[in-house]
Amino acid sequence: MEPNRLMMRDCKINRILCILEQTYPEAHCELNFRNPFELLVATILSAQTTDQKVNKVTAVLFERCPTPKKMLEITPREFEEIIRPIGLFRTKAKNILQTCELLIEEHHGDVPSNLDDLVKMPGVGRKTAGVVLANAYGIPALPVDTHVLRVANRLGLSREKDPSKVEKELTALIPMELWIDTHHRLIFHGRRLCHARKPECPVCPLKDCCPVFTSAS
DNA sequence: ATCCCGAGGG
DNA sequence: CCCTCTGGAT
Repeated sequence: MEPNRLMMRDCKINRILCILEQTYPEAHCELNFRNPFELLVATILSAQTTDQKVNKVTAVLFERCPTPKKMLEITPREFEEIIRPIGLFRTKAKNILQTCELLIEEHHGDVPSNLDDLVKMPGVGRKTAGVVLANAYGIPALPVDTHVLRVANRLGLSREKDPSKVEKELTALIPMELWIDTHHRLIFHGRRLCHARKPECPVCPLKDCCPVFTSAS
C-alpha cells in the first residue's frame, strides 16, 4: 500500500499527459466530415458503433443530403435504409431528423457552437456535444465516453463512474489547451491497449503510473 | 455470446 | 443505477 502511494505521487498527471503525447502524437477524430453539420450527424450516428462503419454510411448520406433541409426532403423510411447497416437505425433516424428540424427552426440551419443548445438536440448528449464543439469549432472540451471513463478510472485519475462527474474531475486536472488532444489520446489508448476485458498491461507505456499494473505485480 | 468512441427513460 | 434500442464483427 505504501509503494502504491509513492508510485502515484511520482507519476502525477503531467507524467501521464507526457507519455500519452509521446505514445499517441497523432490521435485525432476519425469521423469523416466537411463542416459542423456533417460532424454533428456523424457523431450522433457513432453511438455503439465504430467510426469506420459510420464513415461508410455517411459517404452515401452526405452525398445525397448535405444539409438539414435536404435531409428532410427524403422520406424517413429512405433515411433509415441508408443508415441501417450501423444498427440502432430507427432511434438514430428519428433523432437526426428531429435535430434537422430544430436546426432549421431555431438556428437558421446552422449547428450551434455552445453546449447548452447542442444538448437540446434529440440524440445529443454531453459526449456528442463535446465532440462537435472540439472538432468542428476548436472549443476546448473533454467529452467522456466509455473508453475515457475506463482508462481514467484505471489510471486513478477519477473514481467516479458517472461520465459527467469524470469529465468535471478531468477538466479540473488537465490544462484546457490539452483537453481535445487528451480526449483523443485516451480513446486511442483504450482501443489499442487498455481494453475493457483484457488490458495489455505488460506492454503499456503507462504501466509504471497505473495502479492496475503496479498493484497486480 | 458479447462487445462496440451513447442517449433517453424508468 | 438499470434497461432498451440495433446490426455487425469476432
